[in-house]
Amino acid sequence: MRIEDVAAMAGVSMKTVSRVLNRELNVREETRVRVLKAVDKLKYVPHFSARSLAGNKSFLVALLYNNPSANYLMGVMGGVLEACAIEQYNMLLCPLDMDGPRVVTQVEALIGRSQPDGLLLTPPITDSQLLLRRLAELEIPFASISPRVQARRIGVAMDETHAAFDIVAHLVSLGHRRIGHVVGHPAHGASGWRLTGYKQGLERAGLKFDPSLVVQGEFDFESGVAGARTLLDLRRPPTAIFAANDDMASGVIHAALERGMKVPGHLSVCGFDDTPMSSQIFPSLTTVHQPTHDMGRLATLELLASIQRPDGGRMLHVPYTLQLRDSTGPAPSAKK
Amino acid sequence: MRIEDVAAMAGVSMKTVSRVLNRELNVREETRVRVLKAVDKLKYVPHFSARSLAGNKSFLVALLYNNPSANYLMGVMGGVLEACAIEQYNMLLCPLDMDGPRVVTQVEALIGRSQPDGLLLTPPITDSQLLLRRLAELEIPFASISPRVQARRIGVAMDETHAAFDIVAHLVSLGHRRIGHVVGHPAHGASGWRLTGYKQGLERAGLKFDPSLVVQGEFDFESGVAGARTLLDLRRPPTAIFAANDDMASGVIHAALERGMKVPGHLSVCGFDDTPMSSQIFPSLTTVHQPTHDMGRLATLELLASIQRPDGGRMLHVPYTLQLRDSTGPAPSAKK
DNA sequence: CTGTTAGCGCATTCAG
DNA sequence: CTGAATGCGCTAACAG
Repeated sequence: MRIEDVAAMAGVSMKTVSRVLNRELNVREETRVRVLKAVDKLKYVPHFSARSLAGNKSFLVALLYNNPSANYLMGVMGGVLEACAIEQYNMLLCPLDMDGPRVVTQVEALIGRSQPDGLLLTPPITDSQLLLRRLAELEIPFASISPRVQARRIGVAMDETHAAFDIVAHLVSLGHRRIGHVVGHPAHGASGWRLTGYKQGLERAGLKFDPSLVVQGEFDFESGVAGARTLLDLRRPPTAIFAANDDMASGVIHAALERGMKVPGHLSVCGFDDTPMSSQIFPSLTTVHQPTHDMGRLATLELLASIQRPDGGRMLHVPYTLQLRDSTGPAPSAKK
Repeated sequence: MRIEDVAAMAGVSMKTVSRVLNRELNVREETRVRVLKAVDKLKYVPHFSARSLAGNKSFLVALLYNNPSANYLMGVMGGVLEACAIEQYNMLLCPLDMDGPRVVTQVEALIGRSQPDGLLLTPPITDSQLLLRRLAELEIPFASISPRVQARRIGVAMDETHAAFDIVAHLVSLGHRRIGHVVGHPAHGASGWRLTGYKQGLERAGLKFDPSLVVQGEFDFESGVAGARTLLDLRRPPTAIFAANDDMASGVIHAALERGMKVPGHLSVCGFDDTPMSSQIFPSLTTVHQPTHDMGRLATLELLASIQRPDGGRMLHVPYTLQLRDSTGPAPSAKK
């Protein structure tokens, strides 16, 4: 079943069929309908490779990632796939080993082999200066999800600082005055945003920022455990801990339960991301929901827009939602 | 940079370059080396679409899934990507809405649009009779991961029955005599295998199978909670519960902690799959590790083998590993 | 608004 | 063991 057959049945030329299929202008409505009818009757589907070859387009977008969070990635991927389906594109996956120069060579290999029309960058490689520079040289379109600096870039982001601010406000409203924070991995812009939101939340509540209540983490469970131990060993430990993501928050809970503390009785805990785990641990976790599916979808649509039109593609912002669950409660002192 | 340029530099014809690149026979070693050198110098990479069009192959495999577990899928995907990279294939993703006739139309649409050379089926659609029948009609190669019936199929599976047997043996060795089981979703072959292993484990220990200790679940957290409540409300509740996956096991733990029970003090719990969550909940979960990455990789290699050689492709078996962690301990009665 | 011609980059005949 | 010619199915440029 080729375009020629459709053309014959509709009594037009190949090119006219091509025009209709590619939504080009300059086709009379009447012939357009006729062509579409023939397409439908013959169950014609354009040949992917032939289209790519002749049009010098691959109809491929590649999703680049080195983020270990399966739930985050599957969320984003679902959105990317949804957008691709609409625009007749296909998605390629490109897991990257690590940061550093290797990132560039791996991406170059991908570009050489698969010739994607555009790239989607996820954190933290969305901030790899080496990569960004190379992509600019290569002049390959790309969109970024949650890039650290958003000016003059296309993609999508969320106001994570404000979300962290809200989380802290929630803790403050429960009477907490000593609130600890486990910072995320330094390579992620999110870590900075969430720390800033934490500080702003304290400031708004008239609380003084105490550096000893802030410990560095790495976004993984173990660093949450370690961070919590440090904080709970303080002479004046916090009554609440805001971990910069759910994995670390679950580590914090683990550490607290381990030493016989009650959550939220003795310690309130909150996280960030709203992974499925956050509702499955005990107690269920108060956290921030990030609309990963939408982010993937919108970033892809903006990427495709920028591919199709020279001036297309914007930096979009998506809303977050607080998920108040069982891991946060009134501060112990407030109970007295 | 085209094959023609390489041919010119190496002083041979296009066809000879093509032969070298596709590892065909009948090329003198000397000329082979000369061609390879030219390829290297020119940084030549074959054009994906042109190769597909001329060779009538898409070099695409599609991974079909309707399994909601992000960790499972990312594991499998990682393996598929690894195998694809070796064989110069690309992977497409095809999330399927649900079982029933829609599965078939969705897959037909995929085949029409992307013309994949082969398909990879994951549970539970790997057992969709409708789909299997249609694929046979279409004569499109496919490999299956953990299919219910493995005779005359290619792909990969694990001895889940034996793993479940081992888990029960572990509980028995801790002194448990009343062991409950939360069955998985009925659409999954895994549910049956794990239930069978449970029964065999009891039998081996000389314990009588008690239907009241077995409740139906759906592989999700909520059904684990519900199942545990049913079991713990029994007049003679179990001292251990084997849930057919980790999500349900975390639900079981949740239900137990909720009513003030200690895990494993009052109740031992184990799961299946070894998702990252299993080491992040409190207490950490005793479970079975499934090598999802290897399974994806091996299934893909077998699929590609069956595409390349008419008689290629086998049904492979991969080993499991027990992960003994903190959610299982001596039976309460055994302590007395 | 529509059709004709040429060629994308490669693999595949079939000769030598 | 190697090479020259042909065409995969489609779109682009140009002609009408």
